[in-house]
Amino acid sequence: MTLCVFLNILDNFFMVEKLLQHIDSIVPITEDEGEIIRELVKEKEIPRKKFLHQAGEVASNSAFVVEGCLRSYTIDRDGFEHILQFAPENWWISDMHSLVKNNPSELNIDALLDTKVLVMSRSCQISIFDRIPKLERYFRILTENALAASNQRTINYLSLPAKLRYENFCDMYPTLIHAIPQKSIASYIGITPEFLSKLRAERVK
Amino acid sequence: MTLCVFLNILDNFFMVEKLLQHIDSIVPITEDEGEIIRELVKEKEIPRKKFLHQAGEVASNSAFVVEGCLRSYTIDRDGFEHILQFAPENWWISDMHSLVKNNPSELNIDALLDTKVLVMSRSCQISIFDRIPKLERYFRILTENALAASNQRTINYLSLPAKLRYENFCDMYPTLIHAIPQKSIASYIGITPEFLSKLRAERVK
DNA sequence: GTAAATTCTTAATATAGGTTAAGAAATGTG
DNA sequence: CACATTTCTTAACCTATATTAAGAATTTAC
Repeated sequence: MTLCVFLNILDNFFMVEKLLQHIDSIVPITEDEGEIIRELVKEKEIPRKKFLHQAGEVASNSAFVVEGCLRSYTIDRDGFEHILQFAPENWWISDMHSLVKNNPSELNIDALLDTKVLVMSRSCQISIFDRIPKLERYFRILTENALAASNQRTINYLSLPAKLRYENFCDMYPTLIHAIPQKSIASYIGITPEFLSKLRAERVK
Repeated sequence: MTLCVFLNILDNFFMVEKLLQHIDSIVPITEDEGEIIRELVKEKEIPRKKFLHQAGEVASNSAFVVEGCLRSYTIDRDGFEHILQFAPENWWISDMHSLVKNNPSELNIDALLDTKVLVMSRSCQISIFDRIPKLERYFRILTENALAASNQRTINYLSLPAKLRYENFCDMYPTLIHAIPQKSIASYIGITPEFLSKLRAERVK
């Protein structure tokens, strides 16, 4: 076994370990359960700008980000991108709509930075719930949190002007502000990059 | 036992029955499980314009609408209402954010029509999951659906102009269009009632 | 390290949607 | 039924944000 192969195995070990820690922080799990979960996921690397998933395909996986950052977005009829979600370290990302309804996705998921993920197929996920009910609880809780956050975003959208939505974003994702292009932030909060630029210029004054 | 009391019991029986049918349509349940679930919920009537929940309180319940229609909404600093959710028959409604984070709610929930609901406390809900894992599955699935719908709404908001968001709403909630005031639809799709009026006038031409 | 590509800024102009106001229609209530 | 309240419509005017365009700054790729 070369050193390189060994380091790879070591690396994969740490990847899964990070997921197990995340699960354990929400629903404490035993060694044995951890062993089973290990078998459920597959490591994957996504270089910057490469896709994990493309619009048109039916989504069949969820991904847990171990390192880097993914994003999901649609492209509208005029060719403009609209970002639905960022997934930094320790977040799950998927196209829930396509996953649940089993119809072709309108979302692309790609990497904003070189990224390492653990991929879990929907069928594996569903089938494990009977064996490890804790995992169903884990995902139930994550989904509740995601829904709460999504609702909050909707309310912000309905009730706040662009400037406050931007300030909100800064409070919420402080690590992202300098890690991703500003045009991505603009897309997420629903304005043009030019207008964001204007808001930021005003703010300095 | 007077006839009136008897009819009330009969009515309550049908209320819970409707919930059991809904659960059964998603995760088939046995008679015994149905019996347990019966004990978990409390019937409540909410006359039109009365509140089920008010901003400021910490949310501790979810409600299943048996008849009528509820809505959740915030009031912004300028006093404008923004509707987050409608809950017609067979829908659950709650303030997921407050329920999950246990902090005071920014949402009001009130009745658009005279409404009958079944109320389930969060603590009951959580505690039953160990006894009836099917119920955790039921709520996991509902929450996934709600998240998918909420994501779709966000995408619509980011990528569609008001006119298309209105048409979308018409397709999605055909029963609501004539059941609730237009200003409520305007609030849900994020425009003023005056502007909705303008869109509708254009459409006729 | 340098050329090419992408992102960011600024500014002039345009527009979707908001605001205000007032009357018409519908609905609720005694 | 009649009066009060709420909702809906129309129209004139206003503003937050979009669009277009062009140059500056930064990042990427060889």
